[in-house]
Amino acid sequence: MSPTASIPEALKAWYEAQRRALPWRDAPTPWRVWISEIMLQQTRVSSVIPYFERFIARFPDPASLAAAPLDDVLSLWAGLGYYARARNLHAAAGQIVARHGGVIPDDPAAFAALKGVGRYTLGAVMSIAFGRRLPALDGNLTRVICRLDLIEEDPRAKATQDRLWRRAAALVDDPQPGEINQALMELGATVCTPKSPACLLCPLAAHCRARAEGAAARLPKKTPKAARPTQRWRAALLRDEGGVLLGQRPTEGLLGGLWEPPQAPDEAGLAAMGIKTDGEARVITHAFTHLIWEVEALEGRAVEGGVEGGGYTAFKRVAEADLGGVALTGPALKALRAWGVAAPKRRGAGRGP
DNA sequence: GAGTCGTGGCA
DNA sequence: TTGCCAAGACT
Repeated sequence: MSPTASIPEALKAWYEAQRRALPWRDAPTPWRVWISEIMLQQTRVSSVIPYFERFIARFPDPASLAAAPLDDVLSLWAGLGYYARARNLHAAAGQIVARHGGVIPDDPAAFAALKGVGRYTLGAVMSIAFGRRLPALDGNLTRVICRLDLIEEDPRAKATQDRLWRRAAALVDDPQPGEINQALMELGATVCTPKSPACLLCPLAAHCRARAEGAAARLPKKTPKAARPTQRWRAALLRDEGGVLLGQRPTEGLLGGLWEPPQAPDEAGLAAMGIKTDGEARVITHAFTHLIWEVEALEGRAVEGGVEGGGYTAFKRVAEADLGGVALTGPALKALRAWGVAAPKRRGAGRGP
């Protein structure tokens, strides 16, 4: 490819030759494209692959997902994070069945109305699955365009956002919009990377203003992050012949719908649930994006009768051998390991339930 | 517009 | 070890 090839031609030639082989690029049906786009939000490709394979195998179409209990969906999503994505996907599958006969609509307005589908996902699925010329501005395109056009302003500012979306729309005005969008994302993920962009390998180098100015590595502009507050919790392990006691967190909010050993801000909070702890505390910490948990994990027992309250929507006993099939929170897994309870690691294409 | 919402990898 | 993320959506 000539160094002065047009941007769309350079992009498509590069993508054709350099694109990674990824599961959702095999037989790219609308369903597979959609699931992959949701899973890939704020999440690395390597993390997504095993989850994608398991999810597609269990839920091959919208109807099968819509028919499943949310708890089954969450157990397949556990470990991937941002669980509202799973809740929204489950709800959207129901909408597909109810409104569109179980078929994903080749219609931007109808697709945009589905739960969890924002402007990015709309453009990505419509362009890749249906060949519609809609932009899909994600973190990769933001970075690529800021460099290409030497945009120094904060990419999160509204005026800059408008400019970036306009540029993304212009780039995708092509007979193969899906290829253009994927090429731009792939370029951002593998060449035009945040810290050390490989400009020497870039098909757009001749068009890139930031490269000409030696400014690529410092764009796009970054803004300082807020400090993360620390929350302290006291968690109790209640084991008996029935297994480990778990509580289900409220459906909405942090780690919504997932299961964990009951915890409260302090011993008084546990007592209010009918739990008394004994022995020595093991402390585990867990850093979320916006806050940090410090959890004191102790052995516990029910004071009298059953455990209740604490904001949990349900309690259940789970045999230790069955913990792999439960939608456990990350901190819960750490606590269970700290207690020496056999908790399977969720890694790679790991065993499913 | 600013906050909320996860996780595992890596410099 | 600590910080900084990585294919956003929703309120």
